[in-house]
Amino acid sequence: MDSYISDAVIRRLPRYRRYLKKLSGQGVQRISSKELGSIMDVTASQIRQDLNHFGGFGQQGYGYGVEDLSQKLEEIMGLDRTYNIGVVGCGRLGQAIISYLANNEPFYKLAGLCDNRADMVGTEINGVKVEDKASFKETMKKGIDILIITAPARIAEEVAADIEGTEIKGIWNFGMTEFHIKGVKVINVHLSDSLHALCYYINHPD
Amino acid sequence: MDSYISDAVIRRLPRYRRYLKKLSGQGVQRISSKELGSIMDVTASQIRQDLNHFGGFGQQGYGYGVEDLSQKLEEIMGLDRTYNIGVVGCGRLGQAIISYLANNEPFYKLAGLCDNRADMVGTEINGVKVEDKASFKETMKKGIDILIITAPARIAEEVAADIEGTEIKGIWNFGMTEFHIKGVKVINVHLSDSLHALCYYINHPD
DNA sequence: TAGATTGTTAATCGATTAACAATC
DNA sequence: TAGATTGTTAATCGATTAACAATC
Repeated sequence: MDSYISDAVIRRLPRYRRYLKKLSGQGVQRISSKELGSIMDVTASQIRQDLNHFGGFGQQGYGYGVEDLSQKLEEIMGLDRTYNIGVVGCGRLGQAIISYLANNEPFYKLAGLCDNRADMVGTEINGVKVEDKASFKETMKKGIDILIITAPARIAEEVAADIEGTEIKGIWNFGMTEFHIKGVKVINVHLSDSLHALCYYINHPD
Repeated sequence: MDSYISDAVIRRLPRYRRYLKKLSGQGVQRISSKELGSIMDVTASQIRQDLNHFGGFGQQGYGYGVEDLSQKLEEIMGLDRTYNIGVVGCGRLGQAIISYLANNEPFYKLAGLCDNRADMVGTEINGVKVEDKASFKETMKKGIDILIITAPARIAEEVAADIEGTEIKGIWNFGMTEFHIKGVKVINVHLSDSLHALCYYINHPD
């Protein structure tokens, strides 16, 4: 609907959907922006403003259909399609993410695994063989949509160098290096950043 | 220095420190806000503005001392002290975080582990025994500063119910439930939210 | 119909950027 | 000293909130 939508709005969509799914699971069928706002601790105005970037999903005098809105948000984010996912780095974090996806995200398909450690190469995780860098670079050309990176900087950078020209459209990056690759959206997670922000708040209470 | 500092500023501090540490490791001794801004892809103005909330760390005509500024940021965030850390949920994600901390963060001390699964209770991780809920609630009273939560909602909520009255000052929360506990700062990570935002961007390129 | 609540415009607020005097 | 770059104030920009007419 709108042509430009700010990152702040996009980042709130998953949270809206998360709450709506929970409400739906609790059997709630309709909700007003006011109610949802008080549950989520945001203003009703912001919810309506955010949603109306994408269309009018509510009904005056009624509110929003919980299940319907949840589904609309999934369509908007593209959670109603399938993604081929490759994972670079199959240590504990990589495996934690793989098992999280397997248990919680119906929209993905594990399409390739990479880890350069000798004792990892050749093993299977969730039915997919772990490949070394060289071999994985070939797999990467065969229709992977999203690359999840948890490997150490050196390996991550080497793999990233071969991304251009593949069909990879997004990187979910847990590593230290921040990538910039043309035509590829990168989301940097940097777990420790949020821990450090927490430390700040602990030392500066108010 | 300033009394109120916005969350946006706080969230940028770890990233500044991360880049400064890297530069310091590369042997860079001084840097101007202009140079740092171009490396980090932010404006020089923002860097100076952000830092001056906490004090004047630079020198006109010279710039900032890389090592010095890095250390100042660590002091501001409180990374120069020690935190007793408890981990609720010792599955793959919990273990990934524990080993990340052990290898990267000198400022923490593992002070308690909780997991309610029979095959986990009693085992040791990094020299600390895993306790069940009931036992961990006692440990929680003995000076834990930060609680890291990766456990399923039910267990997380039960443990969280007993936080008030302990010395816990912060929660680094990877679970689905968003906690609000008086006097405790909670940082909700919600990994999947950032993956879902990535999905959005993949489906709406520009 | 009357009441409720949306979609949307207008007002406010806060954060970012620009500018420049201070000063190393 | 002259040049560079900070610290800080002022201007701009964008995001959030408030208000209200539209409408279910």
